[in-house]
Amino acid sequence: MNYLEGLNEEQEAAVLYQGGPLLILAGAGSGKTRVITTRIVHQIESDIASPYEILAMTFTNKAAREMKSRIEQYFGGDRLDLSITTFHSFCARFLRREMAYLDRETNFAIFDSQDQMGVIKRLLKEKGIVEKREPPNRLRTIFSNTKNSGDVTAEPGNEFHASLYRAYNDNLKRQNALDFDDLIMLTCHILTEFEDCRNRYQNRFRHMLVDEFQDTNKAQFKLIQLLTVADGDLCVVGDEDQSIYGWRGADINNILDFRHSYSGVKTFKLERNYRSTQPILDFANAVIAKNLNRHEKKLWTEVKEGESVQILPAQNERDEASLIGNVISRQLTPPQYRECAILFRANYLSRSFEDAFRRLGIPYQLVGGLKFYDRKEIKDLLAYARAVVNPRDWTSCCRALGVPSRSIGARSLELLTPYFKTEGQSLLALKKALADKALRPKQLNAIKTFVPLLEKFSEKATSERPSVWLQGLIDALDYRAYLEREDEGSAEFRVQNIDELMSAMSELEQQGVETMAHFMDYTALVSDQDELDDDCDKISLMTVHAAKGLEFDHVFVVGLEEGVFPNQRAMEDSPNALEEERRLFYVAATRAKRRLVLSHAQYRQTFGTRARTFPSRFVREAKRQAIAPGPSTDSPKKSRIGDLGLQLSLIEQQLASKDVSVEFRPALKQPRYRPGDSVEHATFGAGRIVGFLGRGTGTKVSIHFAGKGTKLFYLDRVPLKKIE
DNA sequence: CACCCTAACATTTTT
DNA sequence: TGTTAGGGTG
Repeated sequence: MNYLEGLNEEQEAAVLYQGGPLLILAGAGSGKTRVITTRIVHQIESDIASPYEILAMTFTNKAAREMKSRIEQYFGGDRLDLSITTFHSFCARFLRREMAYLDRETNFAIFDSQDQMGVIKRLLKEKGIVEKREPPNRLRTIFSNTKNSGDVTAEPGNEFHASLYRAYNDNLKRQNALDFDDLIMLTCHILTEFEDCRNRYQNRFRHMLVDEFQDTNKAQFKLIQLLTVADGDLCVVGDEDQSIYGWRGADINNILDFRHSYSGVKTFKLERNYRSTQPILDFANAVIAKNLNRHEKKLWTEVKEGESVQILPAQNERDEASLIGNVISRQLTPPQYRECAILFRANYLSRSFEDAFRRLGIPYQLVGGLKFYDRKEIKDLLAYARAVVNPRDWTSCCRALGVPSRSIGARSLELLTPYFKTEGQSLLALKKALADKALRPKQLNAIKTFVPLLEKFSEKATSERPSVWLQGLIDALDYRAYLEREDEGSAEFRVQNIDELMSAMSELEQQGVETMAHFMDYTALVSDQDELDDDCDKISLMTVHAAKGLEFDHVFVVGLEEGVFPNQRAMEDSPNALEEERRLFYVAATRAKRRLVLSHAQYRQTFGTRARTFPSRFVREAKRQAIAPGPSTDSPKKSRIGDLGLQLSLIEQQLASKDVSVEFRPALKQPRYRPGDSVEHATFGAGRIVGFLGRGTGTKVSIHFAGKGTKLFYLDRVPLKKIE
């Protein structure tokens, strides 16, 4: 039983418990992964379960991979027949086997959000609906929520939306495509309707574990229930304080009410933290204690000593970035960069840091943002792959048709689409259109060469390894030359990306991915974290969402301003949003192992206009807790340098104090107005101040007038009156 | 149909 | 400020 060594009392109890459903409330950094993997090891070692009977669900491939390899390592490195996988991968694999139950083909395509948007936009156009009235993105969210509800028959409440929803689903079905939410929903559907199928899976997976349970939505919880027999072995692990995916349908009540969903649920709390110092935990505990919707929990550690949480005010976003950049480059030497992260609420906040780090020569990696498989060149090539794997994927066929450009534009596609609707398959449609001479000669000629190309690669797709297939395609299209022609500047980078795609393919081939069809699932279901390269020594820049589950010695949470973090839009959406924003901040804070710095800028440029900002309520709370009093205005010189405990050389002190003096330079000529103020303009009437542009005498003020748009005025000349 | 220019829009988070 | 969608022209 040496695998139990080093576990604390609660961890060990959770690992060994075998009396039915159990809920492990695992605080941040409490050794959650270790408990899950040890529990699995224990079940295998003591013959409670064979690997074949175990199913563990996670949200990212990275987490799944990590758990699996830890377990296999314990057993000497042999590969085990263990199902540790993400919800979406599990369902994709399930449907590839079982789709026949629904009388549908198993070679379906998986549509990502871009594909979904394309379908929705085309739908709106067909119906003559203006996008302004029904924003495609909003429809996508509505459709997604509907599918995540856990009820297969559910439709959007609004009848008009419901009709669009039906049309959307018909369209996907015609293309033999599923969106992300379909994967979960249809799996639930089959398991609900077909008892024999359900029994097969329930008999096989007698031991189930769910990681990050607080992030499950209703449909995912239903899936869990369908896979588990009533008194079966189900272990869910999570932390409601880290539930940050409510906007994506995750239902925090799944974890809060879990004890009522099954009878005889045993609960374990893991509160001992192995990651951070006590000062950081004190702060985090105080932050999250303000939330009401939670189980009481308090993290503690034996590492009582540590730096207190620091607050770093900056003049503007440029300052914020270069100050932090300076701190980092002074204090950290290269092998430590990987132990450092910049966390922000939204992706756009990364820009100033990228600029500053590039200027200072600090290596960094941006996690998330534009995903690898979302890049144009990758998508172009994969469009061919998708069109070939699924002969009914018209969307991808159209995309492939346009790359490299074959003089077939929107108008031609419009003429071709009816053919697809009657023929049902892309290639058949193109052939019929050829026979009918449905287009002008130039376009027909293009199609005449495209059809055999696609046919050839369709054949090769089943016989060749993915990397060989792709290389053949690149050669046949003379794709590199095409990239050169398109845009010389970006060609080199794009070719690099293609090489990267090739090597990703080879790597997966090593792991047993033999066909293009198989490879496609992988490309559709990668997450941001999967792309994090933790082998190289770079500072990580990422959103707080992307940082969940990770840890760093040094964490800088930046952009802590009202409206940014907590995010204004989120708070307008729902009354519970502030609690979620707070949880998000809690997640950010608990990523730090040794040092936590909170920064905010007093002016921030958004949409090209600079605006006065106000420190986030999270920062104000931190100050009130007197964890780290900020620099007082009357002693600017001492200020942040002392706070940050930096050991700076004289030159750097001067450099830094220059930054400091920036902060305390006399207030700008921008007296009584603030963004958000209601004002009365002599000619335009009532308006609201959006922000300020420039500084000094040339400062302009941007004012929004309802119905008349936003206008710019010189601040020192504008005839303005404040409305209280 | 392809190219270029302008205007409008955007910044929440993403499997 | 940066990107992108759509309109107009060649």
